[in-house]
Amino acid sequence: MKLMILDGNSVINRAFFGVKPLTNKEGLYTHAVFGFLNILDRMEKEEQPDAVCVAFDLHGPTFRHLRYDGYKATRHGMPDELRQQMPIMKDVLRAMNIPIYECQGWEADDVIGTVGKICSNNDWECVIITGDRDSLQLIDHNVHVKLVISKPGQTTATLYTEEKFREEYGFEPKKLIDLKALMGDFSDNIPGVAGVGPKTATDLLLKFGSLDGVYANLDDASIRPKLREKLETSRDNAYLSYELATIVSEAPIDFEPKDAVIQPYNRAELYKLFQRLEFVKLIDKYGLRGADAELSAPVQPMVALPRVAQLPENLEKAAIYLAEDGSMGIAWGEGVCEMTPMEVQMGILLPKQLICHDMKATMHRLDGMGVAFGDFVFDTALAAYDLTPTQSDYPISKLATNYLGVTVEDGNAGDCAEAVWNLCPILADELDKNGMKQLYDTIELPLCPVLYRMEKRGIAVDKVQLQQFGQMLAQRISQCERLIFSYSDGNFNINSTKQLGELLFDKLGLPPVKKTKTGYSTNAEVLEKLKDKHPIIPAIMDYRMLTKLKSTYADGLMTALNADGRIRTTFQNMVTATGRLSSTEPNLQNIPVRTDLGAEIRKMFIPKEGHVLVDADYSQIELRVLAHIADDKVMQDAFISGLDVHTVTAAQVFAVAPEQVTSLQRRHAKAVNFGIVYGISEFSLAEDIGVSRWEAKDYIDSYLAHYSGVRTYMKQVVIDAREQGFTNTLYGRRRHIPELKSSNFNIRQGAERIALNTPIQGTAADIMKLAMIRVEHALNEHYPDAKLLLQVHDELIVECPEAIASEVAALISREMTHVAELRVPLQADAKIGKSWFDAK
DNA sequence: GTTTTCACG
DNA sequence: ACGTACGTGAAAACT
Repeated sequence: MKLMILDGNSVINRAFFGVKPLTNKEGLYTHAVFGFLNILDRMEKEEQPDAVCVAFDLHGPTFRHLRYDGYKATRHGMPDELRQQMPIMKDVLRAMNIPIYECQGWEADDVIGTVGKICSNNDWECVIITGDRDSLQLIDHNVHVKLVISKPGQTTATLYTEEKFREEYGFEPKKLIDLKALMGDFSDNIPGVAGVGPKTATDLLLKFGSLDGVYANLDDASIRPKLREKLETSRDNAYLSYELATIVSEAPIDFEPKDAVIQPYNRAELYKLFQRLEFVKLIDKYGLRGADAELSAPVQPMVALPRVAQLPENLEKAAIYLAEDGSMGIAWGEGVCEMTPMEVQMGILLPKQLICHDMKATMHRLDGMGVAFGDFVFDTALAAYDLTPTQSDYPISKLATNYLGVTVEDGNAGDCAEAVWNLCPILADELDKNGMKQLYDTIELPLCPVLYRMEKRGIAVDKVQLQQFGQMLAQRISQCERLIFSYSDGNFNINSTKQLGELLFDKLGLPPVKKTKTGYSTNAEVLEKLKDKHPIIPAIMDYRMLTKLKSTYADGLMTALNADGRIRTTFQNMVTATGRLSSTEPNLQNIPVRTDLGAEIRKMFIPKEGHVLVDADYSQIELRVLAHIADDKVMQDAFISGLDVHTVTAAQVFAVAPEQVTSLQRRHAKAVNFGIVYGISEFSLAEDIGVSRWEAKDYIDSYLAHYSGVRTYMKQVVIDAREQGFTNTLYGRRRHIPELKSSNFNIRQGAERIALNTPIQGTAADIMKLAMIRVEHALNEHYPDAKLLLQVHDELIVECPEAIASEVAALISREMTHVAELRVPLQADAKIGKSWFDAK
């Protein structure tokens, strides 16, 4: 019979440093657990043990080393990112029914030695899995050690038996203690003999057989006088080291090999843990896919609402859930009812007040099925997003697990509807507790029907012009290709950064400016620096711009164009960490504008017959928000005076009169203004505007000296966020930032930038969302033929009859301006045009 | 599935 | 000593 014991701390350490960092959506690091499980799995396959257990260190002093203060002084505490994974690792092992052995006052090594001894006494074979060579001293005929060495990308494991050890070291495993007594161990703070390293120690041992042997033969002729002196002065240290290095196989643990015999997993518990850790693949690998069903039954049966066949009439309020197949679950206080897709399409009468999971999507689907719907009073998915906006998705199954402690299948409409019903009061309460009730009720929820209508309307695109533009691009691209190939001496795939890098930096010998982790960087910034060095570079820059325009925009938009000549995007309202919207399939929030050729695309976005587009955008909304939140009087004055803020900033920073600010100074000031909002570093600012780091630092210092409110705010917002664990926008939107407590400098610094930027970007997003609700309602009331179509963060696009355009423009601008009363005025300019290009 | 690049605010 | 601005989405190449 064979037992496998893992040195828990050693293995999880290897895993932590060997696997690239990974976090789940809570911000919890998970890679060490992941790596540990991989090693465990591999070792089980290789060793085929009958029993498995794990030993861990407990913190605190250990008896065997109490006499020597210095012991382990050099071992620094484990990083936070690893520490937080320890309890979870143990939970996982418990769920796998793998026994854990740890013992106060004893090291994991001692526990392992004890287990090994007990195994031997019971005629069990024992394999120790560790990354630590110390354990090799435990090897005997029954006990083997498998040494795990992890290099980036791969982990190798070598099995040490008595023979293998002797082959490598030339002496018995027990003599490893003597070796360490002589050479010491820096990482364990074992002193050894000063001036004796591995080489000398091994020689001595081979010659004299043991530590005692060495000291018994100190006057042997082969020991040189220098060495003899060292050995003599360090005699006490050597014997102390011997004791320190000796693993004591006498830990008082209650262990019998049969206790560790492999047991079936607690599948439900393991499933729950893997779900939390987001180990989706492992759920399949360990065959846990059905385990969620086992979870709810014994643990906490959901107080099931009775299933009824018929939906009662005159229901005031109910939760509905549409499954992917079109079946609908309806749940209310007294029951649950399920309808087939057929029944739904036949026409059903829904209660007036509805609770749902993803209101905007639900509206589209009900609309598609021809089902009339009333008011949505709660959206569980949206609430979950507001509570933790950094998750990637909010499936009902996850919310049910997290907030209700029950398990539901995403496909089961009845169960899901019931979960939605039960989640509603809980999530509403959570929102309230987190100060987001008002945000939710007055911004988030009312925005959904607005977005729904915008998506449904779509925007008209001139198909013929778009096609012609694409053809023109195709021509210019092939010209460009020919030019590039004339320089490159042969064809290659210009889109391949790998091939392009090889051409530029290997074949043509241009100096590589920057590297990526896989090779040469060839991005626009790099090409810009090389553009005068070889005529191929400008051609490549052109090629990049042209192909981008063609593939993403000309071709991409063509595919997205519907038969009615309109393009319909999806506005994602549960995606961004800051509260902004995003736009997908297609993304209409990144239509080119910065280059002339790119901006041509905007000429294809047109109003319908007899209409115009009105484009209204906020001027400097983020800086205005900053001036308000930071309560910086100087910056506020700049906005109140109505002057150009970048010019005023330049005047402040460069200490000149506003009239004397040069365009270069204004450009630099603008870059600083942006940088501040992002949590600037002087390095990046210097990079961005092409000045030295020291000059950039001067700019920032001077900036913060003048805008002292901003300086104070920048410090305080980070302090508050670290203390609370989150930041808020002006409207109470919250983002948790656990990384602020990371022990990794870069991660922590990144988190501080996030803490600084999120309230600003998020407040601007809140304001815009509120403006959209107001604009939609105002238009509906006063100009029902004018329709809100698009939002691009600080810009709204409205389609309206030509005759009322200027009134509509004025109304939109007014609504946007007065949506919030900050300590500075908001400003929104609206323009009218026959295309998006013209209206901008 | 990940990486690189580039489009936007 | 080390890396370097916030928030997004799409296309293409690579592994």
